Amino acid sequence: MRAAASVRAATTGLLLAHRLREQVPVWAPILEAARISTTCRHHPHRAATTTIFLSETEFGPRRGPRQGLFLFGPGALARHNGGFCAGVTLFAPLTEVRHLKSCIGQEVALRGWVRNARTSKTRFIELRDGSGFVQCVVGASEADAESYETAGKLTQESAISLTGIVQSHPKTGEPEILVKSLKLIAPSVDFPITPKDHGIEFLMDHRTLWLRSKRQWAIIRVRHTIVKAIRDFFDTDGFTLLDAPILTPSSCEGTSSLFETDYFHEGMAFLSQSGQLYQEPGVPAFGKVYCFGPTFRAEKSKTRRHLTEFWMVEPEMAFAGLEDVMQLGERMTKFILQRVLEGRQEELKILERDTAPLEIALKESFGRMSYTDSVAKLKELGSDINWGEDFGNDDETMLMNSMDRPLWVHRFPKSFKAFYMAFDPQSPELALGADLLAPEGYGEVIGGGERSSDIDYLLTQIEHHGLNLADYEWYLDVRRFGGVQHAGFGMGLERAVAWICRLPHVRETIPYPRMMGTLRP
RNA sequence: UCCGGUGUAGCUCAGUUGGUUAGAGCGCUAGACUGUUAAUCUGGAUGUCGGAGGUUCGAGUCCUCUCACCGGAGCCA
Repeated sequence: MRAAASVRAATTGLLLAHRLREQVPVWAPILEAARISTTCRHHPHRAATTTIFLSETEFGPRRGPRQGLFLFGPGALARHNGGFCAGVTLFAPLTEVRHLKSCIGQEVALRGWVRNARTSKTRFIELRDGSGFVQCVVGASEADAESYETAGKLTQESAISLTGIVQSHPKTGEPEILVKSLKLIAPSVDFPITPKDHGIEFLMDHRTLWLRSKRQWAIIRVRHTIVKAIRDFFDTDGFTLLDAPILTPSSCEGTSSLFETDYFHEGMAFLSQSGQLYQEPGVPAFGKVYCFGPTFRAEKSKTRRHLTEFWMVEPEMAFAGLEDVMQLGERMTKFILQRVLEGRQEELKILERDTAPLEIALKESFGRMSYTDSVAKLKELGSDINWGEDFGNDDETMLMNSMDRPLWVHRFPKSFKAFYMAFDPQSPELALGADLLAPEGYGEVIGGGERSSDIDYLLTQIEHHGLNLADYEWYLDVRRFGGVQHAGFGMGLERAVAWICRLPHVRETIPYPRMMGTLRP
C-alpha cells in the first residue's frame, strides 16, 4: 500500500521546504532525519532517496508521520526539477513503536533491534525500538523474497529496519506489523543474555546489555517518570533548585563514612553524603529550595536497600516545622504515585506490579505514629527493642506488616539523630524528626524534620558530636542573620523506585549501580 | 566488618558412601514443522569442575588456605 501524500500536504511540505532550504544544516541536530524512498509523479522512473525530517519537537506527536506533515530537506527531487516537485508520493513514513496504536491500517517504517525471532513458515520478530515492543509478522506471500529470507536468519539483538502495514493482532488486539520489506542494519552474534534465566552476578557483569531487557526498560522508564514528577512537583510548588556541591570539605552529618579524594593544597575532599546543610543557607535566600543529585556513602553495607552512590531529593523550606515536613512529603509521594499510575501502566504490567497498594497509598492519608508509641507497639508484637534504640530491620518490617499504606514515624530520641535536629520543646529528649516508612517491606524512604534555629544549642551539639567548629561557621550564619524556623527532608530515589516497582533489590533501580563490591561496568 | 551459603559447558543447574568415558535444559549449529509469542521436534559441536596446596592407588566429591559472588546482621536514604 502506497500512501500518497495529498496535494495539500505536499504543498505544505513544499512551502516548508523552501523556508527550510537554508536552515536545514542549522536545524538538523534537533530534527530526526530519515532517508525514505520517494517517487515523483512526473518522473516515476527516477525513484530516488531524499531526506525527510520528522520533527516531534516542532509539531508534536499528535501530528505524527501518518498525517503526512513532513519537512522536506533538499534532496533528489530538487535536483531534477530545479526546485521541489509538488507531485511527491511518499510511502512508509518512519515512526516509532509507541505511535503504532494510532496507525492501524497505515504503512509505516520502523527501525530497532530483534528481541526474539521465531522462525517458521510465517516468521515472527519481536522488535524493540526503545519506545516500545511490537511483533512483526513476516509471511512468504506478503514480504518480498529477500526480506523473507533475511527474517529467517535474524539473531537476537540484530538491528533491522522494516516497512509494513500496521494491523491488530488477531488474538491480543495489540498493534503488530505485517512486514513488506526488511533489511539488516547490523548483525549481532552470540548476544550473551538469552531469553532464559540468568544469575544476578552474570546480569550485573553485563549491565550495559541487560539494560536492553524488557524488565530493565520498564524500571528505568518508571525511574524517569519519578524523577520528572519530583522535579515538576517542586518546580510548580514554588521551590527553587539549589544544586549542592558534590565535593565537600568535611562530613555533613559526621556519621557515616565518606569517600575521599585528593584536593590540591586543601588536602582531602569528600564526596557529599547529603546536600542538606547546603540547602539551609538557601532558605533565607529563596524561601523554599531543593536539590536533587547523587550522594555517596562509603558504608560497608550489603543489603537489598543500599548503594554507595544513590540519588536523593532534599527540599528545605522557611517558616516550617515537623508538621509541614510530613505534609510536604506526603503530597510529593502522592504526586509521584499519580504520575506513575497515569503514565506507566505498560511498564508496571511488565513488572507484574499489583497496583492496588499504590492506589491505596495515593488515596488514603498516610499513617502517623510517634516513636514512643511505635516502641510500645513493637514490644506488644514481641520485639526486644527498648526506648532509646533505633529500629532494627526486623522492627521496621514488624511495624509495617499491619500497615497497608505508608507510615510516618515521628519524634525520635535525640540521641541517634543528626546534630542539627531541633528538639521538641515539650519533651527535650525528643528530636522533631520524621521518617516515612513505605509498606510492603520497603521501609524508610524519607527522613527529615525541623532544623534547630538555636545557635547555642547547635554549638553544644557540634562540640558533643566532636565536629570541627570552624567547618560549620557558615552553617551557623543561617541562624546569626535572620534565623527562622525551617525544616526539610531527604528522599532516596532508588528506594522509592524499588517500592513503586516492587523490586527485590535497589540495584535494578539505577542504570549503573555502585555498591560495596560493584564498580564495573 | 561479622554470620551463613554458593562456585561444574556461553547461561541456569544436576552430579549418590571418593571409582574408571562429567550430565541435562537453554543458547549455538544443521534440518523438520507450525499465527508463533521463553514456540515445538530430531541430529551435532561445546568443559582449566573458581584458584593454590594437601590426603589417597584414585578427588568435581574429603581437608587447609585463598578469591569471587549471593543472602542476612549492623549502619543508613
